[in-house]
Amino acid sequence: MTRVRIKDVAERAGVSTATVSHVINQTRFVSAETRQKVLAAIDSLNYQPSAIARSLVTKATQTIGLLVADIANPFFTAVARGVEDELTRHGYHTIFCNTDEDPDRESEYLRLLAARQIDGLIIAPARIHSDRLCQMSESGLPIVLLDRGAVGVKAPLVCVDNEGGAYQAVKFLIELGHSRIGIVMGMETISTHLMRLNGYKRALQETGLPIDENLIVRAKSWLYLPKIDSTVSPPPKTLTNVQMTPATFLALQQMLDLPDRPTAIFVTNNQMTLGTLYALKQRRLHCPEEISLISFDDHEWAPLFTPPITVVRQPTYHLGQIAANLLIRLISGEDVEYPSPLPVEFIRRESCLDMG
Amino acid sequence: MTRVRIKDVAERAGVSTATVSHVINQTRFVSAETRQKVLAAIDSLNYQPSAIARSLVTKATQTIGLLVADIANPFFTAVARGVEDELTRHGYHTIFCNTDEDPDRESEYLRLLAARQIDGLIIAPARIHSDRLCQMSESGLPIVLLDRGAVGVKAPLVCVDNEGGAYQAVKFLIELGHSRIGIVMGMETISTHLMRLNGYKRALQETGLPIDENLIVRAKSWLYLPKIDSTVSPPPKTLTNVQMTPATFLALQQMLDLPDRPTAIFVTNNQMTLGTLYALKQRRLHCPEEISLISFDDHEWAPLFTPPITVVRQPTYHLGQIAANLLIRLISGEDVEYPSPLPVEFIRRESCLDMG
DNA sequence: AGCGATTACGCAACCGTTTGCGTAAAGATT
DNA sequence: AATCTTTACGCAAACGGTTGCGTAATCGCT
Repeated sequence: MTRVRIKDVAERAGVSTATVSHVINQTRFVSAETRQKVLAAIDSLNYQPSAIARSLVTKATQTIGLLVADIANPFFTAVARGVEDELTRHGYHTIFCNTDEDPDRESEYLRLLAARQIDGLIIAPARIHSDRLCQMSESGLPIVLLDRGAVGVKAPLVCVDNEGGAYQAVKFLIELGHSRIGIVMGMETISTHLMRLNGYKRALQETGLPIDENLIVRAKSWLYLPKIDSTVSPPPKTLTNVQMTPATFLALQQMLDLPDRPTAIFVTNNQMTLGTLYALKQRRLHCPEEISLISFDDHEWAPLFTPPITVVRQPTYHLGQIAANLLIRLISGEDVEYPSPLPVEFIRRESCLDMG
Repeated sequence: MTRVRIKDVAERAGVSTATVSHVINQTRFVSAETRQKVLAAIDSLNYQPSAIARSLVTKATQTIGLLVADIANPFFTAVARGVEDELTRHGYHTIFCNTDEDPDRESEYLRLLAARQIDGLIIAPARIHSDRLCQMSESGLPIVLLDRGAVGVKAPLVCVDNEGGAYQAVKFLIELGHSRIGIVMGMETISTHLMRLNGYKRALQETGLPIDENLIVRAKSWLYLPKIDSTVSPPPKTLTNVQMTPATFLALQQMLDLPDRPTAIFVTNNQMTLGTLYALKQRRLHCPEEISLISFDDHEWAPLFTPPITVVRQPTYHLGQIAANLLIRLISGEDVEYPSPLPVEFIRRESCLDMG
């Protein structure tokens, strides 16, 4: 069972391999007659050119790497779908990798992708700094940054207006009459969450409201192991992930158990939202009567909850499309202008109580 | 900016390319001294072997293809995570593809994957029959079938006990005193849903309950365009997908509007469940008081709904791990015994009313 | 010292394409 | 008829590794 090579086709058609190659790639004129013979030979032998051999000489693999933080996060899968659709449309393949927010995994993947000679890279970096990423950028690999920035990397960043979206959400709560507003945020190593925190702070400050550290729950990594305490319980396994760790959940519970707990919470992504809902349920805190909620990220389930959840929706699929498009243009040598953050959409549902 | 080749390393170290290759791959003895020189040269040149060139001669790419029906379906992303983790652990890469249940897309992907000389394939086939898949199977490519069977393909199938899980769920409803039980199922071209329908039917028949076609909602493809009718409304865009199409949603609505509508519904996957919940909400049908619900597939949000939803949980991540493991063993030439369906777990929550 | 065995490595063919250069045949021109 | 163009294609050298075969140098033995 040996592979049929271009040579076999050439022999069968009675021409040289050069000619076969040229009819396949339409890269120089071949008489109609010869072309027919070649095509017939290809067909009868069921010939399939080796992408590997071709890449070796052309130095292009028609493959791009897509590195995201968490394939189980619906935000990223929606983006990935946009990327993939757009890329396939242009004849590119996607190697999909999953870093779990781990810089070491990320670095290792970058190494492997480099070895596979990807034509380009779309990445949501785990950290702001990555030596290997900088190095790949310097070596001239077309890169587009997705959702998150990275210093020292000369590449366009495709993201949404995180700061503005958060501001808008918190402002909305303030206008509803809330003054003790908590935030449940993802890890501070992720620029996105930092931006959302900034938006939160700006909204408070602008209104003259104090910033109370007790109302800020920051995701903690798995390395923090909270001591077990009978008054709190860990989150269910299905709800834990890279951000919503036992330590994070504990911090969340502590905020909810505050004597003067917040009357509203702004949550910075969908995974944190599920954890938060769980904690509320655990404490039988009714939303929105006892506590209001806004989530960054919309999802299929958001309108189906009781109450339907007010959210800041990101154009996920579109984000992916844009990133892919930019990358393709980068690969083909165009120089592209850096995009501005995409607008988000505030979707008002029923999870916020009007205190007025 | 030209790539550094093995030859450069060899020259720098004052040895032949063969020696460099052998120290890299540890494929024959090299004296400690020489090895040090080579290693140093590799390091100082920052050499990275070309996976492409290597593949050309070894005929192995260390890459496997993973073809799923829908990357936006959390079931598949959870499985994909299992596959990916297991595969990376063994030094393999994953090319992730998304067929959208479209046989043409699937076939095209298979062609491309073949051209890229993947070492193996894990696939959830869109249809029972696929000529190209059969052909690839016959050509000796290691394949493992995921979640769904395919005729004419000699490959192990990694799936769960769909029939049994469905049977158990419906049986549970019957024991609660329900006798008009509806089913909302995915497309009949997908073996999984067919098995679940079988389980549903068996449970009814065993108890002497009639099978009423009016209570069976079968997903219809996008090709069916329902006529617009003022009494029904389309599902929201965020809830539509390959299975929950406008036509499907219409059929669902019709069942719910039946004068003698079912008192309980068994839904065959998570995407259909969200659509069903939406329809219930639309009609202000309270669950479980007015209608009970069981869903095949558990999800993070399932326990957070009001009421928390009773489900049949599949070992998704594990499913992926097993598939990957099997494939690796297949690739390394082992002959593996075909696995039996994995057990599912019935998780009782609060979405079913006891009629007794 | 002479010989075979062993140790440590180099030579060069090969993997399956693409592509620059060259050329035979046919047609055009004088 | 001789020469020049043009047309349509073949030759063979890359691409960057791997690996079978061969061999010089060293070692151990009598």
